[in-house]
Amino acid sequence: MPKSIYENIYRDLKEKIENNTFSYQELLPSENTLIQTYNCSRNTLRRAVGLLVTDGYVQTIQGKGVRNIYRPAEQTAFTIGEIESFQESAMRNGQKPKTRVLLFTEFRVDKNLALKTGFSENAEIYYIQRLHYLDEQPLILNHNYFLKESVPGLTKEIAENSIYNYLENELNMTIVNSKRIITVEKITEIDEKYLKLNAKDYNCMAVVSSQTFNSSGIMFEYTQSRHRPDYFRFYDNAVRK
Amino acid sequence: MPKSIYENIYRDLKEKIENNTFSYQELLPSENTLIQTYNCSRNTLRRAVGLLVTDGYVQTIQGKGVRNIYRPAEQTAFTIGEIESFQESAMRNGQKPKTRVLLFTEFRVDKNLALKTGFSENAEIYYIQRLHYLDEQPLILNHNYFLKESVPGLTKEIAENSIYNYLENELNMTIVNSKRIITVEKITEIDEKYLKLNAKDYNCMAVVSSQTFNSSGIMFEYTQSRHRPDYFRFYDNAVRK
DNA sequence: GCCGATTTGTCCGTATGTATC
DNA sequence: CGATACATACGGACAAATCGG
Repeated sequence: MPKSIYENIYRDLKEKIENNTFSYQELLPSENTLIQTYNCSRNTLRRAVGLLVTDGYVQTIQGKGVRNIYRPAEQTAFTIGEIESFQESAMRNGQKPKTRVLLFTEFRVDKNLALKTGFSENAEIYYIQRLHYLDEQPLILNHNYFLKESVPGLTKEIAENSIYNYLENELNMTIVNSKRIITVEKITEIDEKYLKLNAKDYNCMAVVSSQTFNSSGIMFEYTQSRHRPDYFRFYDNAVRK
Repeated sequence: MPKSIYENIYRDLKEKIENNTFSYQELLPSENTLIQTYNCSRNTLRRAVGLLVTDGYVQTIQGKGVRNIYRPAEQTAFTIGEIESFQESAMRNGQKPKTRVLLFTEFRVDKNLALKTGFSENAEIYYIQRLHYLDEQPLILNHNYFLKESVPGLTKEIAENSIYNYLENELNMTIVNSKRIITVEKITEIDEKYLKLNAKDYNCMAVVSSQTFNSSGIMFEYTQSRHRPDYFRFYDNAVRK
């Protein structure tokens, strides 16, 4: 399944870096060398390398080369800087995921919710509360709001498995990007109850609020993910322009 | 000061989007049109648009066009997905920043610290504790570790102003990228004291741990930023590949 | 300190593929 | 089906930074 050339090269280099083919701080082969090994154009190779830069795997230095700055330790990453469903990230880390639907309902967006979520007033939505377990432990309490128009036929059964799987494979929707805000908020009684938290222990938690867009440019989902504070980790790499 | 063509186009389009020249969900002029207005090549224009995509400003849709998905509200953003010093971000938001140095010392990295920070053992470092105020309110307690070899001549006076200013303008260092991890941790007595927090109110806080690299590929800084939970916001945009 | 070789950065033009309408 | 729009890929030219002689 060759996707695109630059993506194949990107994956190959990424794997080589993770496999320690190049040691930390070592320079990768030069562009010209890599162009020959992959038998591609300069632009294509540079594109692949550019992806590695944004991943924080390598650093390019003009006049010198491309330096490997990858360090494992991110191996236990749970929430990383990509759009990834709970199922996907759990699988990737070889953990047993489980999802419990606490509430499945639908209604219209009122003024307050419109302000909070970014949906337009009166839009019809599904509202779902779900509890996500990893290895039998409840870690995340999700409040999902899905635009009914974009996600027709959503059921409780689907919500118990993977909604994203339904969106991508059944509805043929393409998820493109997701704007997120991370904040720290006080825990509520609901959090305390379902995530088995004790306010004496932790009285606040990590909250990730996100707006997700599909390839039609429609914001079809607003989600508030409430994370157990002791299991929350968010990885990021910032590149200065 | 024209930097590069693609960057100028990027800034211009970004400003136009922020100025509401294009309304939400509207398609921007097509690539070909923009190529003519900016009188540049296709590659160059696409590069500028690509930056807007990673910023979450626009979305490209094959066969259709480039859609504006920018919404203000991020205007009060404090911590955003870029490398930006405390001073810079404060200025950008028109707030009065102040920095108080609580501790300025130097020592060698021991085994534990090496594990935590990623510095090599026995490396000589500066360790600085700083309290950052915004409009007279203490918001962030920073624990900075700087590699002495890369940051010679650091003083308490510099730390009271802007260390980054010193690095870039005096030492001519170029900061390239920064790997960050966001977690939620319990507050300590020190946090409580300096950030004027009350454990009955909030007993945990947002912690951003970061490793920062310069253009020589050297990790010259490790910083743990401890944020008042009620003022912490981290913005991010994730693009699916 | 200069020069030349190497390496990455920017930019251009063109051709072809693919999705939308 | 054709026109339009973005996506991928190639090749070439010159600039800028690094490094060794």
